[in-house]
Amino acid sequence: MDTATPFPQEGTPMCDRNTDVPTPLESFGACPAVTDVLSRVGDKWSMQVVIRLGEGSRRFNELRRIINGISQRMLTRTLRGLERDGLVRRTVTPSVPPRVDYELTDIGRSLWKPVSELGAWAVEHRQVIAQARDDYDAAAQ
Amino acid sequence: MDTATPFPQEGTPMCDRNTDVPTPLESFGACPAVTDVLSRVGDKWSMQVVIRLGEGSRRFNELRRIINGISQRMLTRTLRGLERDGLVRRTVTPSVPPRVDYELTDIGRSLWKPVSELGAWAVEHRQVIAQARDDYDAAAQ
DNA sequence: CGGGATCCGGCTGGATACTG
DNA sequence: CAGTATCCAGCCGGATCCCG
Repeated sequence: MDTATPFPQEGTPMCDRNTDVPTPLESFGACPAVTDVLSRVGDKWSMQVVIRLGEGSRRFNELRRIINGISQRMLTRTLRGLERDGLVRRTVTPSVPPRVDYELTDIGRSLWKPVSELGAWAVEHRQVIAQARDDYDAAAQ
Repeated sequence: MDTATPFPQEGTPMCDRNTDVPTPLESFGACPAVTDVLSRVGDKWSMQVVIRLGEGSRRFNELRRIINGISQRMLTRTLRGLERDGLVRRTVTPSVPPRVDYELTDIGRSLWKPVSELGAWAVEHRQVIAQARDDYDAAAQ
């Protein structure tokens, strides 16, 4: 029950809002929670941060160097957002200069798995997708 | 090798750009493909559409009713985007009134698995996340 | 070192009206 | 039924400067 549970366990309510939707219980597509998690992990940087922190605890500028392309501001905002949702723990060491470490919480680590599988899917299919995209654009001129 | 491959197979290049990044081969976090796939599936509606089409072929207004909250314009744009990337196949039956069916392609179905697992994760952890969010906001006033 | 404050352009997505 | 066209607000994210 741990390796592949495409749908939530019994007893877990599918959705707490939008109960007026004629949603078959076989799906959670209409559940706002799906949209909510995408707002968190689906922005430009969160997923990369989660993947990186899945490798181990990291300092701020360490993440900044590794992620490559992320601005200071966006790294701060992304980490704050993940911290707010309880996915990342922020540890401040009041030294001079200050030291701040970030690491995944238990929930954050549980997110790492589906997120990394989505990342793996992206890597595996990127050429085919790029090709399909080119074909589509070429057909439409 | 089919059930859980968190990382790409050997022989599959991790990344074709950003080769100057000191990326350990154990991770694909810095790969632009990860960002690319998030731009596709990470928008407001694509994931829900993919989940819904995973249940079977659907007509336009059928999807519109089921997804609940999506506008006509956004459903069109979302479906076009997925079609452009080769994830969705669009079949037009030139009748009066016209009939258009949408279904996942093979790649689209392969996406369904990681996407639905992410959706399941969202449903399973939404209360904990909402609680953490409230705590964070309360602590910050 | 690890941020916060400010400014700003561009894209996302909603509302509405119209069409074959 | 299945779109297209237009307008527009809001947020996302980059650049820059400052700070303890």
